[in-house]
Amino acid sequence: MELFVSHFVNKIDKKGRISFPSLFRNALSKANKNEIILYKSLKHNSVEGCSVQRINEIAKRINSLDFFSEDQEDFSTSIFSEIIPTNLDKEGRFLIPESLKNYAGISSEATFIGQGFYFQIWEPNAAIIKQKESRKRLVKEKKSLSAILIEKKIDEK
Amino acid sequence: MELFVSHFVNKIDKKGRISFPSLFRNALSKANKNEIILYKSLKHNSVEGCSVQRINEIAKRINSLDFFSEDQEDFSTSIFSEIIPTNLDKEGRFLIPESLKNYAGISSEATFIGQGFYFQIWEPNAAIIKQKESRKRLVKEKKSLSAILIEKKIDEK
DNA sequence: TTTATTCCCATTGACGCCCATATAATCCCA
DNA sequence: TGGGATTATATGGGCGTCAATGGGAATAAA
Repeated sequence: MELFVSHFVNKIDKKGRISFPSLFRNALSKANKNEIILYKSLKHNSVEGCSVQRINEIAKRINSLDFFSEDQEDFSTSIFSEIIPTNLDKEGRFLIPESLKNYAGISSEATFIGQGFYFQIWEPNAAIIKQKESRKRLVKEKKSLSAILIEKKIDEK
Repeated sequence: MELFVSHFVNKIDKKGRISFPSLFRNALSKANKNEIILYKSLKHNSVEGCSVQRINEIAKRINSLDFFSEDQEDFSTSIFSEIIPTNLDKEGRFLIPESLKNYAGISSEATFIGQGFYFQIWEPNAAIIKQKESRKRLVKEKKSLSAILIEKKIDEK
């Protein structure tokens, strides 16, 4: 499966390294098997990440915007300057930059949450809260959920 | 094509040298591994820069404009006369010209900001402000943001 | 000569590479 | 099918390499 799914809690060691979950590693393409892109979430105090491929696609779209527009530079500043390319070592670990740990309130361990095309890294307690909230909201909105699921079937073809 | 991404704060030494970030060096082609192009930003009090290749491409585009047009000469004058070709030393450092340092208010250190096909050099405090502003505007522009982030099946092919 | 720029060498701290261990999951064979 | 053996994953730690930085000496420019 090439999607980031499921969730995992991993430890950060003395050197600041943390294992990128094996299942997530499998979601990376062979071409960029040991590189991921990290950045501050625009919605929460959490870290988000994705594959190099996804960033390249986004880059293409940004660069195709009108060259002299103000928007274009806001996009490119926020995205190109704030993303942090990160290499996995042979064991599949990587360094979480201090700035990102601080932003997400992460210290000794972190929770990886699969979000399909991207993933999130949360402080474990915040992750639990987040998951509960999401579930609650979702149950309350069953109707729109089924609408989404039906539409998805159409897309998959 | 490799892009200039992420951001870095580096020091300027007594001789006026500053390290061009390693990651940015990797974005330069082998052919011009130790030459970058610097110029004053047209939008901000900051320095901008890019690879020699990019300047060549821009030159091509300008050249394809109508030879007798006012625009052609304006572009050609403001671009070609204002750019400063700059060499990196063996350690990957270069001298920031005084005029550019003054223009950007840079003294003892500077922040490199990746912008994809080009990069910027800011006085560190100004850089932080700039990044915060961009982020704020971007979040406010949710609509256009999701347009950028949404998966387009068309692209994948 | 005087000044500016590049080369070369040195230092330091961070990071990557490698090897090792523990625990869990899977396999394999009698 | 039981249980040891093999494999995979998460985790720990030593050590060499590289990037950023500093400064002397050589070279080029003025």
